[in-house]
Amino acid sequence: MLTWFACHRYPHPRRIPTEFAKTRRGKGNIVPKYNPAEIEPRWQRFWDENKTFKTPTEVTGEKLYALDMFPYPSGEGLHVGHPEGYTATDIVSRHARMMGKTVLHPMGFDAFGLPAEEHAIKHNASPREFTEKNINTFVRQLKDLGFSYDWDRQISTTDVDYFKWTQWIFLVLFDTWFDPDQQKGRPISELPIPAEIQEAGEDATRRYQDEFRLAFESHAPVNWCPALGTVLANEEVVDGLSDVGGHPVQRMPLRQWMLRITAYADRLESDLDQVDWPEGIKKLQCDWIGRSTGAEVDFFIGATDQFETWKNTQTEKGFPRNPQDDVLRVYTTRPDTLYGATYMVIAPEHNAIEALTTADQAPAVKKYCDDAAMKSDRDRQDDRTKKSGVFTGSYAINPINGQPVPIWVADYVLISYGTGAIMAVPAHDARDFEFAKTYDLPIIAVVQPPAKSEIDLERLMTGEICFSGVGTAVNSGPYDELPTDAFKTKIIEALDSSAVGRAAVNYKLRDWLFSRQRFWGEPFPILHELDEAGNRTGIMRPVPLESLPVDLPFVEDFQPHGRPEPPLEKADDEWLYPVIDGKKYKRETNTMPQWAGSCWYYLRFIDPHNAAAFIDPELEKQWMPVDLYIGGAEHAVLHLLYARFWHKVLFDRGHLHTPEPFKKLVNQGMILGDVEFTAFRDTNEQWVSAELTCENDERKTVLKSTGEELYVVKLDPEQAEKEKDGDNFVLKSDQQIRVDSRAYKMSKSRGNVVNPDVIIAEYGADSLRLYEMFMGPLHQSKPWSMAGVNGVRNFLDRVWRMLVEEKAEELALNSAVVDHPPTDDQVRMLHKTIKSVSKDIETLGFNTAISRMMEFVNFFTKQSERPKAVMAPFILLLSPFAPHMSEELWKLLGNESSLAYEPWPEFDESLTVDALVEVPIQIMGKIKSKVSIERGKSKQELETIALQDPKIAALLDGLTVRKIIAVPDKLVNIVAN
RNA sequence: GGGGGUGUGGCGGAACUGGCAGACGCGCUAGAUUUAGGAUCUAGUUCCCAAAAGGAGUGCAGGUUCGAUUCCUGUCACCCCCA
Repeated sequence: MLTWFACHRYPHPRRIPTEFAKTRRGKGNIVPKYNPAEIEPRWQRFWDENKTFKTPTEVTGEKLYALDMFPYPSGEGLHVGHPEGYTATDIVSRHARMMGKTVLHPMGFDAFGLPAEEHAIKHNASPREFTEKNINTFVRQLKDLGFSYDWDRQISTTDVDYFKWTQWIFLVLFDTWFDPDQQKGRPISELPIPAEIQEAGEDATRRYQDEFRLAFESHAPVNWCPALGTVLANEEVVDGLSDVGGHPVQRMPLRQWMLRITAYADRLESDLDQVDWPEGIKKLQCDWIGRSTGAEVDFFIGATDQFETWKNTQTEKGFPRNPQDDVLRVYTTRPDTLYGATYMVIAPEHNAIEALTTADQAPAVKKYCDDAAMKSDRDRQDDRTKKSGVFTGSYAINPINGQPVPIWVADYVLISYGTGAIMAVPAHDARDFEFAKTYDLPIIAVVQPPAKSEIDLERLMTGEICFSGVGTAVNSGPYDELPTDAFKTKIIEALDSSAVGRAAVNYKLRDWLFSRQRFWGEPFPILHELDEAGNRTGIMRPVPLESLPVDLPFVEDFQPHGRPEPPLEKADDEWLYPVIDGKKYKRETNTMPQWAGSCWYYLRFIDPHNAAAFIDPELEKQWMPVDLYIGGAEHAVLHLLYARFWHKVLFDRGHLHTPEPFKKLVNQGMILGDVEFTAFRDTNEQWVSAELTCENDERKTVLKSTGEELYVVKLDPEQAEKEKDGDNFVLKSDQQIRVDSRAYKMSKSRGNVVNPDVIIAEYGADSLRLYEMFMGPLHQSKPWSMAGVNGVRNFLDRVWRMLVEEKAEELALNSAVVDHPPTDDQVRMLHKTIKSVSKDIETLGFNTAISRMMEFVNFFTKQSERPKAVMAPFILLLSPFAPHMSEELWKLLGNESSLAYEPWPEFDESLTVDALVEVPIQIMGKIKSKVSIERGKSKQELETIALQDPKIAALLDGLTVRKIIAVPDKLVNIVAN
């Protein structure tokens, strides 16, 4: 992108005297100004040394567990987005302590992950050292913000003492099977073993058990990139090439660890009722789980003349648990469209493919499947790519009407969803329709849209269009005229009784691919038994608890070696091949994904130093669940779903007492960069109005009409103004030229990242905290504004001057601060402020809480007498928001100790109301007059007062009063004509 | 394409269950004070009309209501997530 940067004018940084103590003791008129650079580190040291925020060992009274989503300690350090949520939980925590609650407010680090490993590869350095350095930076930055964390509980997922228990939980998953009858995870030893397996011996029994474990091995296709020497996530592959570097990516099956999260799909969905989360997040999780109901149906693929025999046998024997070789089993959510199934499609990975492919089709099918192997699931499902496929040469028989239908292979069907095969109903499914049109396959409409629908019935019936909604059945034999829902029920009954199908539930949720071919992750605590020749016997042995943790071994280097084997294969033999009881084993060399550590960290915070267990059950009962969990919406699905899954398994196995981990969840909004004004110029340096521009495929700004590339000019805000009649911004110098105005996501490349360290240095941590809370509602995304930071700093300066004598040479109370009792007005102001601020903290409405305190200060700076009895409670109200300044002023008011546990001020409702109210009087809904009257007048009194008002009386002259609406203390509306 | 969210002054945003639209902050204007202002204080600041009087006004178009930023229907724009 071609960019011209115009000069930007931001408010100048404040001059802050760096040596406060000296300057104020000096001669002359130097005054004790508010100086956060001196105050803040001093109080941070005080809290640290006195362990002010140490979590009490016993919960007395009500508890509060306020948790932040712990950060990944990147090399970039803290971003201004981090302190937004952290300040919110800190305010809630500080407020709760003052309310007498016992508070747990911890912080830690999610420190495994790719960047540290990439750094290690690049510099041939230790990922651990790099990670620890970053953590130290984060801790320093977090302490600079004055958060009231209990730092004695700091944990990192990379701590050996921490991941010991991550490994232990993995072994719990490994030791658990899901009992569908009880809908519950149970010990593998309680899994019923069928008699024939038992008879086959111990090994057979173990293999049988292995099939049911929640943690199990599987050969799953992964995205392997030889050039990068790594396996990539689906998100990292675009059009068959790696997102980074553009190298080819292959799909290949590798032995992987999987977690059977699908077993918990129903509970993960239904238990969302129990939690206080934003509806949007709940829906996102529901959609991700993607529960659908429908039917599984067997299509016969044997010889046509055997169809009747097969059907009869099937009816006799019942629907087989697993599909037999002579059928193709499909899953459909619309069994009511069975009569419209005109062909079938199997995924290129389907295991029946060889049996179904005829000799003359074999080359085409083979080529097609090989090509498909190069594509990601994501690309295969992309609506923009044209559907492709190839005929196998075989036919299946539709069990409902005995019609033969051709079987095709197409990559728009995924092996991982349903049974990996579908019955295609082109008249009623958009993808099937597109495919049928491409390959000229028959289209039969079997659902008639409702009468009021806009669908052209004739075109639907002739196969020109597709309709995927519900309606009434046509062309469906005995089921004609049934509405879709009733048809579904009936046909499932029919399929069931003839045992060619059955009702089935399916999920979009896949089992969780839990292993990575990476170094910087938790090793699996699993040993693979080897035979004499050094080959795996298939028997696995969990590393016993007393041998945990399995620490990461030393490896020589982290360079990729071009083979899809994990880096841990490079460990020395002593680590790799342990011998136990004379048997040789090989350690599992995959590592766990980054999600693992974040799945349970909230539990460890409760008992972070426990060496004997992952958590003390008594403490768990005291503290769980997390009362308030704040973090970014980017974790709406994966982290929150994975953590809930682990929690439920631990709950089922009796280690926890709550079925859900996070009672209340709040997503903070994104903080965007400062608003930018952008204008465009063509190559002749002529301005181009914004509505004539667009972005092309390469994300360059071009002229819409010709595609000519344009210069993008960042404007000084002074150069733009709002259009006279309209909603657009235009150039001041040329009103015809529209310019863009918007805030962008902060990014290095855009250069609009705000560093919290810089804000703290120039304005102070209290200002940063206050500004982030004052910007707007917590959950909303909002643009940063340097001027806004300056604004809240002005407020803190005013608070300071309200209490501090600036004319003095020493730090001293303002002479206006007196011991007199407050006036009625002053008391009312205080009680109103206490009420609003208290309520706003409870509803997390921090922006309005701050504006209330601003009103308080505006009021009292005008008062020549500011009674201590009013000032002291105000400082307490301010303290959760601006703790450093509050402590300083609290001390100045003559208090010896920290205010962190001072009782939160209480208000008296009767003292919050004014004696007089101003009541507007409307005629026909328009305000015509206002009267100031005593509170609590009745409707009748209000009516009389309104009609006697001289302005109103004049306006009503000549009109007939039809009706009067009087709302006590609110308004009077007169309907007249 | 599907889902979610948001539209209120020059800007960020207030407005409880329908009841004075624009709290609070920024910015801007004028004045005071100051060696100075990027400090402080005072006053003003939704728009239209020179001002008063008055009128319009919460993306747009309708509806319900004595009364709608708030409830209903339709519609447009932008943002986020998924595909």
